[in-house]
Amino acid sequence: MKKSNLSPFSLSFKDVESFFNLDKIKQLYGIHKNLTWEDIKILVKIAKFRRYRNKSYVIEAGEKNTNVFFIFKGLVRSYKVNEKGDEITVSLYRENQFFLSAECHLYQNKSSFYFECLEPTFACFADVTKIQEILSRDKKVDETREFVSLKIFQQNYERINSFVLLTPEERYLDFVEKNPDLNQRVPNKYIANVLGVTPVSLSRIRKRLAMKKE
Amino acid sequence: MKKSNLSPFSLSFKDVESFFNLDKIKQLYGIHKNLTWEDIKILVKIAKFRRYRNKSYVIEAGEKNTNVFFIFKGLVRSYKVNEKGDEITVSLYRENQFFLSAECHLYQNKSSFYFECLEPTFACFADVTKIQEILSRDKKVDETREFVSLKIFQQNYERINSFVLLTPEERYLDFVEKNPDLNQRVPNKYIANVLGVTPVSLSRIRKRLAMKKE
DNA sequence: TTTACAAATTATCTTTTGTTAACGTTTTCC
DNA sequence: GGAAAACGTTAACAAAAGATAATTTGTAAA
Repeated sequence: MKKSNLSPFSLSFKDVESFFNLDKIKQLYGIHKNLTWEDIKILVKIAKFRRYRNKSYVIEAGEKNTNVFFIFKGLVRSYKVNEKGDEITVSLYRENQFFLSAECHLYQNKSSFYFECLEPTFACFADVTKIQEILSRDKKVDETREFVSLKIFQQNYERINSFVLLTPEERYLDFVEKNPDLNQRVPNKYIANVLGVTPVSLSRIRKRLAMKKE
Repeated sequence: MKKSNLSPFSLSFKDVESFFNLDKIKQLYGIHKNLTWEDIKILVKIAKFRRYRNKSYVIEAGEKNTNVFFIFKGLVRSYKVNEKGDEITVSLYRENQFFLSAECHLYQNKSSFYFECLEPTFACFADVTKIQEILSRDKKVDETREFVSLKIFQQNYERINSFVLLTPEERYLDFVEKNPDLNQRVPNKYIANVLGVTPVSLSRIRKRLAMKKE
């Protein structure tokens, strides 16, 4: 049984500034520009804020959702239900990360994925057309978008390489190294899916690794 | 033994127009803009053209190459040599496709991948900084770049999904369906790598599928 | 604390894959 | 044309993964 979400709400600039870690974001996305809080305000103005309960949906399959989401706090997984009825988790999104339904944005389709919170999550979002309006007028913020796009491209590129070049075991070690906290926060079965193996298989990989260590 | 390449050369607009299939490109990349041959000329002007022999390198590992390449005719594979000394092919690039060294562009690093022609290949290329100069001045062409980026993002997204959601057998069927000609043109061992399996395993997959059909 | 449910591990068995090597076929290059 | 190299297939064996079910562990609700 999935609980309903709380409603979106607006926030004062001061409120938002208090939990918006600009330095951290600039570091994460390699933003070298002299980007200030004042630059971002124009985006904050159109954003809606929302708290999501644990296990609630940000986007449901069948929905046409063209919002761009940004997570302040919490954790979201995207998953698909296959023909057998199994949920397969494809991606995890964490604090300071953006996510959106690629199907809704790239193909103007309904989403075939669910976006479900794995923790109580606090996020903001805005429709992509509204964002683009602003970006077309504000060159500085638009350049920032470039950094974010680049980072996401980079992550996708590395993930493809990991599937071709690494074994499941190596992918798991890589995941743990890069996301030591997620390894604790995320149920194992979801991590298994993300790595392209079954939960049972990941359990065995962990056992093998534990044996090796001794 | 790898042969050396022929030298890059310039071409007249008329020459280029004759083998540059703008309609095909617009269709492939979903470019809805009223893009004309005249718009592209500005890019053609700075591009260098080059014929590559079969098995020659477009980019070699250890090189710092920030060119963006576009293939008119031919086929290129990107591969990496792992610790065991095996070549692992990660991607295939064909006519009307762009490619570049992600490492050189995203990380300002040397390439750890080789880009090798699997056929006699005819391509053009230009350094990314020169391209960006032009794009910053010509809005129409810059919007076209957006379409191309989107298409590449889309392809990467689908490839990640295929690794998580599909079995190797399903990935192979998907590859054949989407690239019936490549299945003929590309040696099987490279296709196997791209799908994330060994050549021996792909051979067995093909056999299993042949058995099923009867 | 007890109960109930979900998650992780373990076990068993089957299927698939990796690895190495052999074999026949095709291609490449003198 | 003929030797050498490259390719795809097949075989044999070991290792790993998928599927299913049972068991244990952990967590949350009553």
